[in-house]
Formats: sequence, structure tokens, C-alpha cells
Amino acid sequence: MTYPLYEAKNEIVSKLKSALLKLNYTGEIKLEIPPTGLGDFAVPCFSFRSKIKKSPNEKANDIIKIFEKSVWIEKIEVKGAYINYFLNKETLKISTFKSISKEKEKYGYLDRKKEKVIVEHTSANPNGPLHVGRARNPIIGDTIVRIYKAAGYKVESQFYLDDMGKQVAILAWGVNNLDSKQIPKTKYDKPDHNTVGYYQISSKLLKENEEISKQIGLIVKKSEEGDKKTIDNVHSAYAPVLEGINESLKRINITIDNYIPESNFVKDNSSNKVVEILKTTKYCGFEEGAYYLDMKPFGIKGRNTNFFFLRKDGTTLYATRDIAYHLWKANHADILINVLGEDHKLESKQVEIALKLLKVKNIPKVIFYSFVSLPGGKMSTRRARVVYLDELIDECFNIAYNEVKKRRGKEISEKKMKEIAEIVGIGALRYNIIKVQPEKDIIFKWEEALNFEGNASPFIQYSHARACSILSKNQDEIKDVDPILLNNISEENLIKSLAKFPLVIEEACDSCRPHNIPSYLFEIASQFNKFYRDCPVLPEKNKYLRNARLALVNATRIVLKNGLEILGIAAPEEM
RNA sequence: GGGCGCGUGGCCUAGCCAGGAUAUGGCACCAGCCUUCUAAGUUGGUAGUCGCGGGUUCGAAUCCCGCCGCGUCCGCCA
Repeated sequence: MTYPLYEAKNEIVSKLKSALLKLNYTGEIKLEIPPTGLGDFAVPCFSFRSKIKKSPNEKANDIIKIFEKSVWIEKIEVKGAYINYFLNKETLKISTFKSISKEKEKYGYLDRKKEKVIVEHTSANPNGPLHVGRARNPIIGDTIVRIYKAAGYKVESQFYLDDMGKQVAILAWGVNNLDSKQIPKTKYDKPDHNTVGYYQISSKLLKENEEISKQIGLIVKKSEEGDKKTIDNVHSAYAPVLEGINESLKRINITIDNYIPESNFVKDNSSNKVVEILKTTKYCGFEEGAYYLDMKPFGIKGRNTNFFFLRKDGTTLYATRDIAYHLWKANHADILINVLGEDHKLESKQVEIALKLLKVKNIPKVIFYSFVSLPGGKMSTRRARVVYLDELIDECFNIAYNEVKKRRGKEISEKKMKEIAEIVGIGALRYNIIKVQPEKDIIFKWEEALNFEGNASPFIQYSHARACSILSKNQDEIKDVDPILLNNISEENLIKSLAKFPLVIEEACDSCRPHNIPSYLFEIASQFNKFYRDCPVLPEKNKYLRNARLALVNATRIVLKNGLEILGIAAPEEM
């Protein structure tokens, strides 16, 4: 499928190319979006070179002299060093309407591609419920999954399950040795919350009691040696935690396609194969029976640049198994994306270097996010200084519920109010996290997380509900739609923005910027509300104009719904 | 000590990768707009040395160098 603005851009670029050729100008063509009122596309002429010395303004004038009008270009202007292009409004209106009404729930989505993508995200230690500190991970990850799907890729999400480490060993020891009476009751009757107490108590005991510390160490060692009984025992300890995590994720519209246990790569011996190859590289070093790679030649700096991949007792380390996992992933997909906390930056770099030494071509693209911290500092499951994701979800629901009750309490049923509150609350949560660039620090403040006004999901959902409300009140068939009749400035701006949707998806995907989607949807919702203010739809007497406006409302509804879908946020028909 | 990331009105944030036209929007605050399609909306206003100092350039929030602040990492942990 070819979307309207792609046609327009192609036309400008190809005409510009031939103009430059004729004039003997050289240089790269950059299409920009100019400030409001100066046209739809702009080309700066600073960088064009010519034999005779001329100012950018003179060059721009030379170019537009030989530029012909066309289907897409209605007007060309020179302002300073810029050529400003004004699109033919009729062409834009007609083709945008045609495109949206043809593609419907697929509008904006890009052509199917052959490549398969694996997105690894969340991968939390299954020792307790997800907390807000790492809550960005599933939300960023799942949004990336949805963006890549919208961009036409086949996508699989994976949760790398750390079933061998010390964290799960501590948990397993607790489950095996502690009496359930010792475990404090939690306010959530959920398997992950019911289990985390074992972890918290045994990690306290671990510090105080050397014998316990030894026993936990033994669990780790046996796991790493691939002892099936131990691995199964650990599995039954963390299984309820994982079940609880899954439940929470499901509530915020996230499902993981596959859980990949770390122990797989010990069982199948692939981590040992990684060790054998790494040992043969010239960067390999040996220290008291343990093996490492010297990372200095690869630009890694710090107190200690040795990257150990084999202990003196012959067992592998977390990073070694991670390398084996990536080796496996590289053979199962064309594009790999990892969503990781910023604490994994060094490890991720070490894995990347090792993969290159193993001649792996398919190196993952990694999105690092900064931790969400509390006003007093960072969160910690061990010290029980946490806000759990479940608490945040419930708070979002409660606030949303109060809002719905305040506004609609007299009109709609309790059940309906709860449905709406769930949709609005979850939306607010996901939107608030995804609208900020992953690498920015977030200090978690309840009043900000739960602000439902302005640039927040309820605003967008509300606009969608408004559109649905208008459409549901219309009894007549929407036919003979003539978009050319829509010449109010609010209508024209809205149509232009609707036309941009595919470009936004492409950009969000190519540059891995999930936060582009929320800002685009905010733009659409704002413009729709301005249209709503300026252009009455149902009361409009002229039936042709009324039909065209109804079609515009429907087109907006489609874009809002499709866009919210990419964010994993439901689009309610009423609020 | 070193590496990496971040620093934009009182608070939050876009733009930075690919330098370019009056720096984007939101929250809060002030003043308006509901007998008309849901006011979770909308109009206007107050508010900015783009952390600081240099440099490159016709032009720097954007690129380069130095410094400051915050986060994070530098385990035979995960």
C-alpha cells in the first residue's frame, strides 16, 4: 500500500532532484516540516553547491523558477533560504479519506516484511512481584512489540527466565525450609505476593547465618552444574511468582509469547560450547583456574576490565549463559531487540563483544531505561522498600473509578463504571510511562502518575469516546462523502495530521522511539477537540457537509483506535 | 579514579542521532467559555541565561572539548 504523504514526498524529492540536475547544483535533499503557516514541507537550500557563488536564497529562487505544479504541489514559496511547499489540499483530503476508509483497522500499518523480530523484555528475577522501579521494562517492551507488528514484522516476545541465580536459590531455600507461619500476610492474595516473604526472610537469614549461606550456595552450584532435581526444585519455588507476574502483566494488556529458562543453555551444553570457543581467542586470560576475556582492547574501561566467563570450579556465569542465549536467539530471528535496565549496560556490552568473537552477525539492539525511583531513593525488593506494580495498577483504577463516578454516576451502572475505570486507569498508567524517553530518569510521584488531565491517556480515550458518541447518535447512512467540503481550518489541520500516521509508525519503529506514538495521538486528539469546537456535526443542516464531517469523525476514530492499540491501551466507546 | 546515560520556565516534557526560520507541549497559577454532538474539553495570559565555560560554523538546545550536578556500572553476583 502507498500512503498519501509518501506519494507527496516522493513527488517533491524526484522533482527537486531533476531541478538540481538541470541547474548543476549538488547536495543532499532534506525534507523538513516547517513552522505552522509556512507550508507542509520545506527544503533548506544552505547545503546546495553550485559553480557560481550564490546565496541560499538565490539558489532557492533558481529552483522554484523551474519547478512545475503537479498533482500534489499546489504552491511553492521561497522564504529566506527555504523552499516551502504547500500541498494540494484537495488531493490530500481525497486520498487521505480514501486510504483510511480502505484500510480501516489496518490504516497506518506498514507493508508486511519478511524479517522476524525477537523482543526480549521484562526478564525480571522471579523472586517477587514486579515493582514500579522496573515497571518501564514490560511497558516499553510490549510497546516495541506492537510497533514492530504495526510496521509489518513478525514479532515474538521473550522473557529470559533467570532460574539459576542466587536470587531464585534464596527463594527456593526459603520455600524449602521456612514455615508458612513465619511469612507475614500481604495485602494482596496473589501467588507472587504470597511467595515474596520467603525470599525476604531467607535473604535476611543468609546474612546472619553462615550455614544457611552455604546451603544456598549449594543450590546455586548444583543448578549451574545442571542438576535436574535442583533445577526442578527451584522451578517449583518460583513458579507461583511467575504466575503472579503474569497476572499483573495481563492486567496491563501484556502477554509474553515465550519464557526461556536460563538453565536451557546449561542443559543443552551450549554455554560450555561458548566457553570452549572463547578460550581459544587471543583475548582469553587465565587466573587461578578461572577464565576471562580482556576487555581493554575493546574500549572497556574501569577498575577491572576482565570479563570472567568460567569459574575455577568449572561452572559458567550468568553472562556466559546469556551469550549462549543470544547465540540461540540469533539463529531464530533476523532482528533482536532487548529492553534492559541501565544496570545492564556493561554486561550487555560484554555479551556483544563475545558474540562478535563468536562470529555472530545478528547483534541485538538494546533499549536501556533508567530506573523509576521514589522521592527518597531507589526501590529494593530485599529491603521491602517498594511500590509494587499491583499497587500502582489498583491506585490508577481507584482514581479512574472516582472520576467516572463523579461524572457519570447517575447515568450508568456500577458494572459499566468499573469497566470504564479499568480501561482508563490502565491506559493512564501505560501512557504515562511510555510518553517519556526510556533513558530519562523518573522519580515516581503518585500525584503525577495519576494525573488524568492534559497530555495523558484519558484525554485521548475521551476524544475517541466523543467520536463514537457522535457516530452512534447518527441514524443516517454516511454516503456521498465529499471531503473537499471540509475547508474549515480545524478540519484541514485534522486531516493533515491523520495523513501523517504511517510516517509516525515508520519513524517510531526505525529509530526505536516508542514515545513518538503518544505525542502523535495527543496531537490528533487536540485537533479533534478543536474541530469539535468549531464544526458542529450532527446539527449541521447541509447534508453533504454533515456527511463529510461524519466521515471525518469516523476517520479520526479509526486513527485514535489504531494508535491506542499500538500502545496497548483500550479505546472506550463511552467514558 | 574511570566508563556510560541524563540536565530545557516553579514541576514534567518534545526537539538532539541526520545543526537552520519566533525552542514543543502538558501540570500548576491568573482571566474567560456549558439553553447547542459527554467541560476528562476549549480560548487567552504570566513564566525560559536550553546545567556552566570554551570551540567549530554564515548559523548551535542540537556537533567537539573542559567543568559541575544527578543516575548507573566497573564481582570467579545476577
